[in-house]
Amino acid sequence: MRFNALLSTINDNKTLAFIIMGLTLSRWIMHIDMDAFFASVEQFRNHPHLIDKPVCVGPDPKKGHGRGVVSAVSYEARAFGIRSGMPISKAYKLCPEAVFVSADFQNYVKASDEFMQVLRGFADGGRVRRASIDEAYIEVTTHVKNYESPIKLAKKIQKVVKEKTALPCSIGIAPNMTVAKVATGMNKPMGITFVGQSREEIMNFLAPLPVIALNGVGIKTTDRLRRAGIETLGQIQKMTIVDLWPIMGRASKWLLNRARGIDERPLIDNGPRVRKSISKDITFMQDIRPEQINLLHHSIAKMCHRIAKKLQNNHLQAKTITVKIRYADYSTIQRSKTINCATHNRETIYQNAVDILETHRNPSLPIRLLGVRVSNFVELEIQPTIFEFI
DNA sequence: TCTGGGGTCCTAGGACCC
DNA sequence: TCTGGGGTCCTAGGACCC
Repeated sequence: MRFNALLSTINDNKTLAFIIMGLTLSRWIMHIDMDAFFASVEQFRNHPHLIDKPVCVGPDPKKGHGRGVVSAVSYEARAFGIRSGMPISKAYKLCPEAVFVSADFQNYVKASDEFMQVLRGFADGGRVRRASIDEAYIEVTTHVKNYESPIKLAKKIQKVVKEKTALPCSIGIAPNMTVAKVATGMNKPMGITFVGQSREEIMNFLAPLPVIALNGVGIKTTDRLRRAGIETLGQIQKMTIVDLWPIMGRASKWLLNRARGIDERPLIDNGPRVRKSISKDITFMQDIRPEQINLLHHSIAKMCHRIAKKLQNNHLQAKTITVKIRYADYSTIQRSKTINCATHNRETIYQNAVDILETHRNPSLPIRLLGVRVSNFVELEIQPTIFEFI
């Protein structure tokens, strides 16, 4: 905590920030990303007979009539045109002979923990910045000195990850997190992409790429930029903040820096996973008509039961309950309520969720999906011992 | 033709308290 | 009685990610 406090003080102080920039100009950062993670766990760890077969992780395709989308696709299945995020029914039509496996998150979390542990051994100061279940950043500025080159070190990391977890990964090497992340995606699977440390090398690497290549730029921002005639990072590199302001407003400075590969964020270990919310969603086989209110309440009860169990297992209590309603036309609302006393009681969560649903639901629209989320956790109170009163 | 389920982070306005 | 500034919490929504 003291270290974080110090860092935020430094970030607020321009002079010290310049010193930090000077010190960090020649960093080496690696971004390591597992290849087709969920599908690889199924192939290389759970079911070795699936190696070399097209594997698709997602809900039951029900012979092309299932609802939901693909979570992960093995490279063999990608050859048929299947992509993650695609409706499962479409995936089935593209390749009915693919092996469809339902997701097993506990297993993926276990594989992820093992992966992060391997990275810790190669990271300066053992610091690992987890970006998601299957990717992380490490700084290797010091560690790389024991190797001929950063690429040699990356090869070693890939080898050890494969030995210890059985899983393939790709690595991007650059002086900061933003550029390393872009690099990783350029060459998969089992790829290594190296971007030099000079300003020129970084700018040239980014210039031809579409704006959406940047982490943090999604469909909305891409559309907005396209309407202004901007397609590539190179175009942004040549602009000034004054040019960009009418398009991007207060996000202009951020975008301008990232497009030029400027990112001085220090690599801080984000510690063990800390859950901030727990949620359950149900997409109905068929849309629920407004008069089928009992079905909605029954689904809420089921989700609350599972959420309460999860809270109890994790020794957590939540103060905020959120209900998500997606109507048949795909419009979605979320409404929440914060209660005075944190709870992990199924009935309390249920009563509040139903209350939110009935207060905010549009009673003339059929519902496609219903979700319940709890957040705003407090740690479970432990009964004080007699000694604490003395 | 169909579009999940798990999340995180940020912003902005209003309520409330000191 | 009026005025205000700052901080925190809550709610809602937007954007993004894997």
